[in-house]
Amino acid sequence: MSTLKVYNSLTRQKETFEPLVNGHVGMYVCGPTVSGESHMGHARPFITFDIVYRYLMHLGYKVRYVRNITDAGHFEEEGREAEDKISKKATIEKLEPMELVQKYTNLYHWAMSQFNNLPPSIEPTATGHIVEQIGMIETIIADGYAYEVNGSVYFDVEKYNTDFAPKGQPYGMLSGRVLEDMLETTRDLDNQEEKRNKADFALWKNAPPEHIMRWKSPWGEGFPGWHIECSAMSTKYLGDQFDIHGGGMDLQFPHHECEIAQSTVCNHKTPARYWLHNNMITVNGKKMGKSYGNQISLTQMFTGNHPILEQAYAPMTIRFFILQTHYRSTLDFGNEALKAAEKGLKRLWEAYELSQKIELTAVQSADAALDATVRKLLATFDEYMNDDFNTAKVLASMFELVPVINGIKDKHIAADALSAETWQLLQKQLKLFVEDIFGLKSELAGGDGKLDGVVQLLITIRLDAKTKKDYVTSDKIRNELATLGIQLKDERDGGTSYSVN
RNA sequence: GGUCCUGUGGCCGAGUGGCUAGGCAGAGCUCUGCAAAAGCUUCUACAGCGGUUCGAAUCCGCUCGGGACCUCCA
Repeated sequence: MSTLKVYNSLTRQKETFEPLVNGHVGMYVCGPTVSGESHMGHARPFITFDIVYRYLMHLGYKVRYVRNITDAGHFEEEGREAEDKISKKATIEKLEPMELVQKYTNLYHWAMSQFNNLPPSIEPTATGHIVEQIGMIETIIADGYAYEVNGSVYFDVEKYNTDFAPKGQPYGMLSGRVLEDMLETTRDLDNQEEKRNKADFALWKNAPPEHIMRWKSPWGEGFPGWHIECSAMSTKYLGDQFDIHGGGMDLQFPHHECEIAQSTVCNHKTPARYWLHNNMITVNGKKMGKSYGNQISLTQMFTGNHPILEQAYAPMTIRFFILQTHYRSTLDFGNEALKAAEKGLKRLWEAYELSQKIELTAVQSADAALDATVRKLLATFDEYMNDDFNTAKVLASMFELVPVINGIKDKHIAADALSAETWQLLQKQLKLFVEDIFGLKSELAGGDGKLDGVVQLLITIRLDAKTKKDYVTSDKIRNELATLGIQLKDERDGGTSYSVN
């Protein structure tokens, strides 16, 4: 079997994946900032790296998957009045950061479970690691790569670059930036005058009086800079150097670049060996993001409650939609594309369920060509996944198996066309990839069997009516069920199956 | 302005120089009491112009278009 190759942003090429410690993989993925609700764009990395996580485990690795929750920093709820922060108000009336954080963390966890994403091994919070962050900043200062100004601490990018560029670790190595170029183009920011250099970034920020989240530090009351939490927590749980660092492409610079600089100073190593970045989801060609105001939150997706949504889209539809594209390509959002995904998933899922029910018994296949084709298609699953997690190609192979499965059901294809051995391989491989690795699941809620019992009863009644050629009754049953979203299908063998939309 | 990515058929998308994914939509047929589903068949592609090559969607150059990052952002 082929070996796993991943595209490493750091080297800009596909590389064979080799973990640092045999049999173990450490993976860090940048998680959400819980000051607002997650949107479609956020769903992408979490689904992408859920697949990576699942696939690595399938390959037999023991994976420690760390995904942080950013709950510290400059906190305000989106759209909330600034006066909430004013200290004159009663405590209960004021914005309580932890309440906000709790609310959106809960929502986020709920959305992740809707998507059937496995929980990470460790989900550390920034607020829970202030001590580690301060410790790291102290080390950086002690080593001379950071300086304090008015209670804030900044990372000295130029000094870092001067010292580490000769070692082959220049600042900008991940995003392909050259420091000299950046010094001229960086725009003005708050407190820019405090920095020695425009490219310097904050490790610790002094908290102005009205700032609601604040901690004591050697430099006064303040809060950690944007990048330090990931360095502190990845080091703590994965070590000085670990295997995979993941996140959205928009984090490559400056976030991951700064992470590399901080960690390299403290640990003397480039923190992660493989940097994996997923591309963006776009709306009408524009990235879905805060800056563009074109976000569609996950609850809006699930309910269809948004002006540009023509209908609600189920979590599995969205998951499938995302899997249909390679993670490093942009994915354009649109109702037509989502509807296509919805129908495609339904077709795939129904064929998959069928495949698990049908049993074939032929000792030898009567159609050697078809048998070989099926085996070849099944083998591509692993091959394509090993090629930088190409879920799109795996799905294409699966769809090529759908006519075979349906053909056997409809008896267009003889029951002995495939050998029992091939069929069992198909059942096993489909189960493994559809459910275990792609994490797809039936949209049918509950499954307590009551609905099935009721539908089966109606099917029996309808069959009686049909036998008596009482088509008025039989069509009424079928039509009424259809309006409820239950579709009856008369099979060739005289039986009736149904599917729920 | 700097760095980088990208332009595939009605829509979404995969594509390692030759064997032209896949899904959705459209058309026809089969099956069916009628439907639906399913099956079979079918249609439409590689932004433009040059170049390299026996051969290019795939490599190179130019033009035009789109986008990302450089500021919070998945």
